[in-house]
Amino acid sequence: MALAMPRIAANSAKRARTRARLTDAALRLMSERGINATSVSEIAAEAELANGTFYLYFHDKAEIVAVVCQAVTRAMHDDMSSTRLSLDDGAARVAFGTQQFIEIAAAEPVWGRLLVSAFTEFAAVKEDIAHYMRLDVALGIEQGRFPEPLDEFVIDAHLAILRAGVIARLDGAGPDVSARAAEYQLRILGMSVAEARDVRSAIERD
Amino acid sequence: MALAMPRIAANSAKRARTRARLTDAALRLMSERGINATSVSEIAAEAELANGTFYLYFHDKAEIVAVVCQAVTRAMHDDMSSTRLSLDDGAARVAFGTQQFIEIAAAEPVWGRLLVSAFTEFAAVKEDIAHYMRLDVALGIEQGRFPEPLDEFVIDAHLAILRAGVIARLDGAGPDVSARAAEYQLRILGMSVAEARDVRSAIERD
Amino acid sequence: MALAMPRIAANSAKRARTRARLTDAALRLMSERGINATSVSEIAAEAELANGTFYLYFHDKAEIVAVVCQAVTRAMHDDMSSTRLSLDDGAARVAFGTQQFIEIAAAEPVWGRLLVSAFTEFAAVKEDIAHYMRLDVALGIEQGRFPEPLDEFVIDAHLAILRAGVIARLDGAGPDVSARAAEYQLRILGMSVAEARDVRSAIERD
Amino acid sequence: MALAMPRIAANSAKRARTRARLTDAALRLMSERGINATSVSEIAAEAELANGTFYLYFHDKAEIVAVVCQAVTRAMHDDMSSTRLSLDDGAARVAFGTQQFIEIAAAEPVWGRLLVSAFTEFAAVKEDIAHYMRLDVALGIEQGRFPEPLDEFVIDAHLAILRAGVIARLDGAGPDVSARAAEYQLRILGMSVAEARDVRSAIERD
DNA sequence: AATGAATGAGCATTCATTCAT
DNA sequence: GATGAATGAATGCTCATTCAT
Repeated sequence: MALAMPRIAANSAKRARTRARLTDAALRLMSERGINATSVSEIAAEAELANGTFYLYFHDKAEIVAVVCQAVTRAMHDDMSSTRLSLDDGAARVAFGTQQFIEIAAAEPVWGRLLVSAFTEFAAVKEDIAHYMRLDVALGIEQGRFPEPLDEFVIDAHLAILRAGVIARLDGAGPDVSARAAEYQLRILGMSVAEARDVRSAIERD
Repeated sequence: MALAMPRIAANSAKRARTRARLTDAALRLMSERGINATSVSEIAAEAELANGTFYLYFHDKAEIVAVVCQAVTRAMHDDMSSTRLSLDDGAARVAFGTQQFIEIAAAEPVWGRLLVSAFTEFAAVKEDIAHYMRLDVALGIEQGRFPEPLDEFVIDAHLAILRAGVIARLDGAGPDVSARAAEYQLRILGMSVAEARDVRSAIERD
Repeated sequence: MALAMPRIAANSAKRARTRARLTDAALRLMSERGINATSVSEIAAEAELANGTFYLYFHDKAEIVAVVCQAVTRAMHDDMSSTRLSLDDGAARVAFGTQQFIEIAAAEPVWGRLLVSAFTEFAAVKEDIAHYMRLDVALGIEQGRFPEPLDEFVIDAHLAILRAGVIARLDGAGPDVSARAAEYQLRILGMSVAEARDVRSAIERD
Repeated sequence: MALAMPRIAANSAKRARTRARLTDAALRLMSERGINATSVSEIAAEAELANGTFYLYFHDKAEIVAVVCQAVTRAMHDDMSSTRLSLDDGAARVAFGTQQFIEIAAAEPVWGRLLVSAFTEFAAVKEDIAHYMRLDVALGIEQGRFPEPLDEFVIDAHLAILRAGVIARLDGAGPDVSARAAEYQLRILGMSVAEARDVRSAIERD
């Protein structure tokens, strides 16, 4: 037992490392060439593993796509959440979340490109981002910052603006795009141009 | 000559019929599975034609994609343009265009789904729609209806809202979605909630 | 009957004309792109005829190839034969035949290219040319101009030199190539360098 | 390590075996039907492998053609070169090279037929053989054995004779053909019938 | 646990040939 | 006689997935 434990631990640690090699490789490749244009063999090769090893860690090509997308969305949320949660104002949270999301995507284009790819084809990614958006918008509504009740289409519209912002930014647009995306969302939620600008410019970025 | 006419007519009518069978099949399939996920063989099979017959009518897979997308966008524009052009107010045009677009897409889900697919996978369609949007927004700006100058990201945001509206509507959301999408666009352009509602509700649909 | 006769004649004349359109088209196309790279549809199109019309005149693609090749070899022989037959010396005939063949091929590259293509793939063409070569060589042997008896391989060697000459000429080599090819053949037949040169330079070209 | 070795060896041995199955199949088929008339699927089927397996071993159809042709030309050169290089006389080298080449092609008709096909359809093979021919002819000229300077058409003529010899031999002609081909080449180079016979008959075959 | 050889269905495209009109 | 629409097998090539080792 005393011997077995470390071995198991070592094995599972190794498993985790190998798995990470695969997801890293997939992330790199898929962000460069797009999800569909990346083959399982290429992922395995990039991870310096054999072709068949892939299927010891993932059931499917679809599975690694899901895993990688989830990992990226989680990483992006981790990058943002402490500051975002320190904001009391729902409107500020909405603006901050969007602006930061777009800026992180621009700073880590690998993440950004993958998410843009995944947005259309993998509902889970969209849903994961929508989840946080809903919380922030709901908070703002509760605080009386936005005049209309929460509904699903307003979230769809927010996701659409977010996605458009990421695409524009990856396409070479300047950082004003993320500020504009954030203000557009606040306007959609019912704020005037002036209010939206004030909320957004009150946010200090790190 | 009296004999030749009907033959030529019959042949060219047959050609047109077969071509239509192919474009119809392509439209149906591409709207269901997406443009890239539809193969030439599937199109031929759906049209109950042999594989090679496809290439008697289209040079390329790309050609039928272009033809089908153009046909659908033209059909949608035809459905809308006379009324849209009769509107003098740029803001009304923006709202009308978006609302109608989404409602037509909902009434002809095959068109709608194709366009959603084309948006991502076939840039020309996006650009075609963007073109009309730019005209209407520019008109509104010129008329002093919108406070900010025209720029590309505001068009991106409009397209994003339009697309989100179509998707939501095809997903089962009610007709209020198209009204909301139109109002959101007006808010993005700087109108207040009340102004946006007034512009939008002033529009009579046929 | 009096009426039928001319009609049949007219028809068969028309048939011949249409057939000629097809063989001309085939000749043009096959000499440009090679035999295998020319499709039946292309031939029909070049002849301004419908696809299926081709099969009213030829059983096969192979058949038109044979017909065209035969026509070209016959045309080349026609271009040469009167002068060639006026030469009494077998050695002169051999040299003249080869030199003229290569020069005609250079002057009518369409013919030349087709024959080079056909040489390898269509035994009949080779045999047709070999036939005349055999006659001339046999005559020279009979006249005591060549020391060795006729055999098949000496004819193969002559054809090989002829073909090499045509290829070189079509490839841009100058007219000395045809003179050299003729002299090489005479040397193969046993003549000395000086004799071969004398025979060959005695020939006056038109 | 002691365990890994056999596995690696076994795997690479298996790889080599499969690759050999493919090249053997390609050689057999291409020699029978010609290079261009042999499809990748036919090669795979002849090797009793799946279609796609081919592409695990060769990037391209062109690659296996190159590999097979190179292998055969190298094998032929290996069969000849030691003896050929031991000959000091350029004329003897020319004659020996050609005679041996034809005899090996006759002894290994699969090689012979492939080379005949490659001559027409795969220029590199022709050039490879021409290279050695040029060396030998140049040597003979330098030694004063041949009266005329080296030029490209004389090499073309040599290749043509060589090819004709291989074809005749594969077609059932006797071994005298290779001797005759060699003598014809020497005659082309300017030697008299007697000199050519002497040079050629001085060569002892292994 | 890992390997990597092998599979086979799939893709876009071409073309000789047939046949109803 | 002529048409041209239609066929379907074939080609080179890719790739997700399986499995013996």
